[in-house]
Amino acid sequence: MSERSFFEKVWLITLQIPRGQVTWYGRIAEMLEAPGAARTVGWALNALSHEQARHIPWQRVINKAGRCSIRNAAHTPDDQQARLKAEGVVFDERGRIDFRRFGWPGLDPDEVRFLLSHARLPWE
DNA sequence: GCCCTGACTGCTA
DNA sequence: TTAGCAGCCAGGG
Repeated sequence: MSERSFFEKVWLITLQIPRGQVTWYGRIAEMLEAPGAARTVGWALNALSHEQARHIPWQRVINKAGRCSIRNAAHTPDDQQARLKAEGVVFDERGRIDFRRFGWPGLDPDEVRFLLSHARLPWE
């Protein structure tokens, strides 16, 4: 099968995050064997079209500090917080999420390989 | 192929 | 705890 772009890989990983759990940009980059590409992960989510964003749980990706750092014309950190709260995620008094409680463990390298070669994006 | 951009991160102060 | 800064890397022009 043809190689997917980095953006598509990011979206496929993001699709695997269970409702009520979160992960951070750098963790996704790590799973894609691209440690240090956290900014690119953020850019991939920023690149989602309005239609695509309806299928991808972008709100479950936050920064490593446990805060929402979304910067997008269509969505704000408040939107993201509201969406996560609706899924049962709790923010502390400082507006941060506790990864020990809501952090997604992520996928093993083998699982990632399988996912990238077999899974499809919702609009494909 | 070069240069710029960015929903990040780790280090230092 | 927070702020500033440099390094990071894939896409787009």
